Amino acid sequence: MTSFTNATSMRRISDSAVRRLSAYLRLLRELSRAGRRVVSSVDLAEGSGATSAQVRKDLSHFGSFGTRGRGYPVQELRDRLEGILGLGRRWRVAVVGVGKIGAALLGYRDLERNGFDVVAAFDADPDKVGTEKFGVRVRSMEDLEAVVRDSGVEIAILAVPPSAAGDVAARLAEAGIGGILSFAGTGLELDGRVAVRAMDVTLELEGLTYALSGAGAADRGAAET
Amino acid sequence: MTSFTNATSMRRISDSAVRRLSAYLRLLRELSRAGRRVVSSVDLAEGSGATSAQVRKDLSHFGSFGTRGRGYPVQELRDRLEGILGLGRRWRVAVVGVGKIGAALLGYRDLERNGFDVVAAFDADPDKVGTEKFGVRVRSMEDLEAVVRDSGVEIAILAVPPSAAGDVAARLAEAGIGGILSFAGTGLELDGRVAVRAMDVTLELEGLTYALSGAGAADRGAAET
DNA sequence: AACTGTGAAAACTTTCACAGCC
DNA sequence: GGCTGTGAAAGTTTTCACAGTT
Repeated sequence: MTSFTNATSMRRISDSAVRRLSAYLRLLRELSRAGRRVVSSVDLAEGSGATSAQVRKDLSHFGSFGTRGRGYPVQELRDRLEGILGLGRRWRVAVVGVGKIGAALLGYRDLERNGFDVVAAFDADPDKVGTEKFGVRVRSMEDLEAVVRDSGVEIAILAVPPSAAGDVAARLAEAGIGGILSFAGTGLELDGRVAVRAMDVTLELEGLTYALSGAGAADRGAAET
Repeated sequence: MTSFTNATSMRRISDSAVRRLSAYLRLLRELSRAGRRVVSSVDLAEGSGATSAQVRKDLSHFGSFGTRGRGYPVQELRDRLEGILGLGRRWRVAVVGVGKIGAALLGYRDLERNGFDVVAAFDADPDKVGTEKFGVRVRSMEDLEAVVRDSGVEIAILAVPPSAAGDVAARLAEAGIGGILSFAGTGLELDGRVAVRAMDVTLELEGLTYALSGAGAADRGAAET
């Protein structure tokens, strides 16, 4: 049933573990800029909100990078994590839906800084089509498939209204997109060929209101890092 | 150490379970608008990306709302979930940091629609202070504590640069904020009196690049809903 | 027949604790 | 002495499967 892949312990790693790897990487880049040579699992844990055991376990899935008694070499670990996360190159991103959120992302310099090039933007509103936002021309939704294919867009940031999200996602999948980051607040039904992550401000705010009222409020008061 | 609270099975419920509750609620509101009276765990699961067993377990933590052989009453379950999530009333929110993301959120009608009133905005840039964005006056960071206290702000959306995040979060905590939704991409060290959730576009995009390269790409190709 | 509510099992994730190395 | 790498233990979440109810 399951076929074991080869050497370097290729176990399925959880979403939360991947998120932690990103957090370690962010910290490592900072340390690297600051000239730090070596870092311990305790330091990595503190700077990223994990525990030191978690850091060591997470890293051990991909090999053994550290030196006992000393710690992890900052530069090397950073490079390895970039490799693991697929950040050894730049990625071509399209923003689909140029409303409040889509527009904000077009102007968000952090994407570029982290290896993501926004190469196209789309909107259904004819008044927006043809205009330029932060140096990216807004195109018609009709051109979606063609542009995705021709420009080799690998990741789409989906910021259209919920009612349109399903259709647009299906079209992106059909056009061969690799991954979708959805702000649409709707579960997308796509086959497993497309990687999907969702972000939802309202959902997270509701997590806070839960914590602040009734059931949730009861537990809080102990919690630590 | 742990003190058992009372009756209605007050077990600690996980963040992901809370997120699912929000998703059920969203769907229930839609069904309610559409005039649907009853809904099964299978329907709820399909519309929210969970499994039917998950739906039943999640709901069973808070009591027993359904009728065997029939399903869950839409209106009633919606009201109960709103109660559980603390959405029986409106919440007072402040946006701290009016850059790309903060500004987008100020204009984001979905917050209001879902029970969150943005009652204040803050920025450190003197050029922005005093201006108005989407009907909200931008105030000086110096007024943070005073306004939070006087206007009874319960939740802060933190959208300042990472370098400032720690300080600002500490000030918000000191001013008695209840919860923080952070876009700052930095782990906030706060004691457990403040509920914290983080959102991070770059982190989620890196989750996608992981899935699309090397280690991650290996597994994908099977996955289903 | 349809569907909930729930114990028990399985799967997964986190934490512990320590041998091994520098 | 300080710190990694890792099995084993503990804890948590998900899934299964079915008795019970309409």
